[in-house]
Amino acid sequence: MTKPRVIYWFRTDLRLHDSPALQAALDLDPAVLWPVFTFHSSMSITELNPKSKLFVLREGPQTLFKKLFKAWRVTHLVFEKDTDVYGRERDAVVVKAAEEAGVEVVVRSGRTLWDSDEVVKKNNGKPTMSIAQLQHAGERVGDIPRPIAAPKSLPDPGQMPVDFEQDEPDTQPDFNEPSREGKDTAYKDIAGPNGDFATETMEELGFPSATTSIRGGESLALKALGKIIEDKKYTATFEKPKTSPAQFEPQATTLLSPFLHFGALSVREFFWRVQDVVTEYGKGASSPPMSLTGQLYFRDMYFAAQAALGAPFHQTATNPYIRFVPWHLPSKRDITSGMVTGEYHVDSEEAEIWFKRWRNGVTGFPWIDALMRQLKQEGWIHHLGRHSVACFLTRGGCYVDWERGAEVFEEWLLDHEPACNAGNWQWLSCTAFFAQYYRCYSPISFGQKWDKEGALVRKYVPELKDLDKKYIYEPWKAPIADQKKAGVRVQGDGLGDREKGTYPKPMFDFPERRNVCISGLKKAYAVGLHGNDERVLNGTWRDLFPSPDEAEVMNEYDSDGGEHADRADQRTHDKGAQQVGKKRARNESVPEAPPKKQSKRQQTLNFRNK
DNA sequence: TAAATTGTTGGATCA
DNA sequence: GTGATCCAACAATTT
Repeated sequence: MTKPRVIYWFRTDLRLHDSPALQAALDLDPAVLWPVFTFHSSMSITELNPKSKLFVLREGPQTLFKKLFKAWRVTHLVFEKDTDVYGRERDAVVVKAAEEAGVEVVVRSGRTLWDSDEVVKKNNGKPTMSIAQLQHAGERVGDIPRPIAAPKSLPDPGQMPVDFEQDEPDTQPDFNEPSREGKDTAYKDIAGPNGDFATETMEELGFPSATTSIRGGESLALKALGKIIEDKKYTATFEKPKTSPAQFEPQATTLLSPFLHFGALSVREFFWRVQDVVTEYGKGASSPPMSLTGQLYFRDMYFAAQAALGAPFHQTATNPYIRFVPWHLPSKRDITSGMVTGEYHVDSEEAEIWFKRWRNGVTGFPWIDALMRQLKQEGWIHHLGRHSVACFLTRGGCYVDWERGAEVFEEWLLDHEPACNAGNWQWLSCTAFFAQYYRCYSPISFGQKWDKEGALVRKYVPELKDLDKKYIYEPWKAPIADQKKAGVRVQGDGLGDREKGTYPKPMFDFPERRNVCISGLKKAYAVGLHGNDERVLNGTWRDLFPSPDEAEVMNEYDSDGGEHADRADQRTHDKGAQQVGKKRARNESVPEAPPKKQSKRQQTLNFRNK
């Protein structure tokens, strides 16, 4: 009886601690084990076996594995379950190839507290739309597994011939093109330019160096977690709504979300390390959903909602659980499938300008601009900061479709999880999960509440750094004398080449916009359509919003199909820098990381340099 | 069953 | 500075 020859495929579990799938691979007692990654990363595997390391193969898994199975005489493929929409599609292709090659596939769940598919089953097949539902379903699934110890050793890898044709991935459309300084040369050879299965460098990918200060990898994750756990009071009494979105260096929250995203830190390990502190702390500890473990419940809730709904979870059209609101800049859709295409209609030039100014951090509202610039530079902002800017773009200011905002977050957030991103945008836009649309974040008061001095604004909006705190959230109110004293003039619309020493005027009157939005939401709630409604899909929803001259929510919209289709096409926004998102997520051959995500690569490289 | 309560994180005003 | 109250009011869950 020959021993198994196993490929261990790293995916969203870039760690050795608490990896049920890696444990399953080792339980096979393999003769050889290849730790492979079909993208880019690195790990401290060599510490366990000097002959081994993370082997990065530069080809899409859909085409690569069927060739590897044969060339390496593989008997088993082991990996961690991925319930993302793209992940499921990709894995189905790989599993089919394995079946055809007679390779046994072993899959283990480890990305969430509970297996999301099991949660859905216990929630009667429905998406978990509240924390209570998630908690009840989770209890019925069973106890959250305790973490598994990291392996003490690893088998040798086998021979790794790559003497087969490389299938060049399809790199068009290249959504990262606007961010590249050079050409993407990462795909020249399967084993890399030196044949050593090395991680791609930034230069190979054609990207400039990263701007974020965040670094990653498993050892840094465990170190950061250890430090948090040490502070028992912080850990046990943590209440998310009481942490400040204006605090930076250090941030008020744990900053562990990027590690969770890459799987460098196990969510179960996080949970139990915290839970043990909470149990020990006893009376006075906080509890879910506000507590630290409660934050992990939200993550599981969104993952299980996505597991139940699939692709429609990421859009309004066809989604029965999302309220229809006639937002500006709605997504274009494929007429037959109803799926969004990644482009959108520009129904309002004004809204398009607002969206651009929001994205670029030049709205003229310093609190919003500081957060958007921090997001772009660091790839991370505090959860309540995300609330502020998301509310502002959608139901509390611009009345722009939440799908536009979600695309920007997808591009810039280091900790971006498709499920959490879509779910939180639905929450903030009051289209699902949350409905109190009259609770609206003010771009002035909310910042003031947390940061009277305006330190976050001064850091990320340096034009205003010397402005008196009296005007720091409302610079347009500063008398000319005060502006002069601070070396800034409030003028312009923030677009194009901004004159040095200026900061833009606010792009609208916020109280006025707030009222427009709230009445728009009120109307949309009264109409009561959901994303799967036929009238939403065929455009006759317009008949239910009857007064075209009443408010902007009554503006004429174009959606695909119907008599407006031609005009809709004419007005469609050109596919440009903003059009990141759905398509990229579906195509692993397109490098996953735009510039802000470059740190993803650096963080893993840091592993060995610790 | 209908009514009351609760829901991770609002703002303005006033005591 | 902090807490209570109102604002105008949704939806799920509990009682």
